Amino acid sequence: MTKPARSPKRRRQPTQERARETVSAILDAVIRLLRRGGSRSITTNRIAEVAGVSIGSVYQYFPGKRAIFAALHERHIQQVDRLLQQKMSESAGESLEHLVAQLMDGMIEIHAADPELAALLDSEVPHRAGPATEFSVRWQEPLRHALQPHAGRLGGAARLDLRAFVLANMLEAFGHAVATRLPPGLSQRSARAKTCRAIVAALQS
Amino acid sequence: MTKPARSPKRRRQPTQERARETVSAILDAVIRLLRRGGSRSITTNRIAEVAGVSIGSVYQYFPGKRAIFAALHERHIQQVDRLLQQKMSESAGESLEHLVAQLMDGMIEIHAADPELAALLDSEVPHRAGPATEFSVRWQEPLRHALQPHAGRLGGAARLDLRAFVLANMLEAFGHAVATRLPPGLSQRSARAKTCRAIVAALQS
DNA sequence: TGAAAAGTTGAACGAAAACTCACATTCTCA
DNA sequence: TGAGAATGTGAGTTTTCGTTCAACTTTTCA
Repeated sequence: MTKPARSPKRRRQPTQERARETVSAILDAVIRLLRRGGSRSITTNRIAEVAGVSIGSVYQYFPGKRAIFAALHERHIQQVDRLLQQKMSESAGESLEHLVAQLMDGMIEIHAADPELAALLDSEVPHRAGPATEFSVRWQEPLRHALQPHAGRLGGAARLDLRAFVLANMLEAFGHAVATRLPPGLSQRSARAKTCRAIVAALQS
Repeated sequence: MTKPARSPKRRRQPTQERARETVSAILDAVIRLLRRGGSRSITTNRIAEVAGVSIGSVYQYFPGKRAIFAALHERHIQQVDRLLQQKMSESAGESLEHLVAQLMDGMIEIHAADPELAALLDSEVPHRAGPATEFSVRWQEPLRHALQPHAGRLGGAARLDLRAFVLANMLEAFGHAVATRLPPGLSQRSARAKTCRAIVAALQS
């Protein structure tokens, strides 16, 4: 049951509006299932059921289960990138602190929306070749670029690549942690403030 | 095939030495399968085969597949905790830098040993109630305690809980990143050094 | 307007995988 | 040393789940 269709069968491309709605209902259903029962309860038939669509329609647009996850992955990446790009542009010309705060807010927002999503997609979607899909790798270069204007405030040797590495991983870790792993006794407010300061300090180290 | 025995059937408790060897051969087999083919190739029959044990023996000690992962999870947590405890005690009385470096080395070592392990266990093992199993939550308190002696060097208000939160999450993120997500052009050596400095700076912020 | 194209349906198939069980082997200890 | 307990075996059963397909409905457009 697991080994899926190896055949790269062409599937229908949705052209009518209702078809596009079907496709997005399918992707949304995966998210809803994720929120409910965790990745264990996700089967193609269940996806169809939750999407309010027949199983046949699922296979009309996706050649197999992995393809559904892959499509969701892609959609998620696009949403994340769009949001962060916006946050970054909003803090163009502003201070380093402002940039970091904006990015952190974006990351918290993303992780709060679908806590398990990133983890599931990473584990279910085959690590394909091509452009890196992991956040901290994908954003390495854009972040390095965003740090450029603040190079003066960063330590002498600068090494922006190392600092982008630090920034990318701290954003990912703290975004997730502040949104979903806050230990008892810590408020999100104070954790957010603290992590922003920590990131700036780390960047300047 | 997925929904496993819901019944909380009692399974045999290994009392003889060979039985304990069987159990640990089973857990080791899961790791070996993980290193080889990725989580996709892990089936109970394959686990038995790789463990050099019959499938019957597997079900002698585990009520189902999840239970195998859960047991591996537990064993992994114990190994991780033992290693870090050792690193921590080795840097008792030493500087904050020394402590952070030791902990980072531990984390890198852990993630380098089985890059996929943590991800697999997180996605396969049901998030049970009871004591937290996630590293950054589990180590919050021990790390707060370890920071105590260095409170003087940390910012005035101290707030050791916030700093422990920062430390725990940076260790986890950077441990993973340095061991497995190093972007091209960065050496592990320089990344390690940089992240250690970043952590110290973040703690002092 | 009507026929072809696009979209939808869901029972049923088949293969993969979880799990059982009756029997064989090894160990323990009185 | 031998009987019962513990352990091990693996062919076979059962369940699950991905996937197909032939029939049906809706939309498009000439």
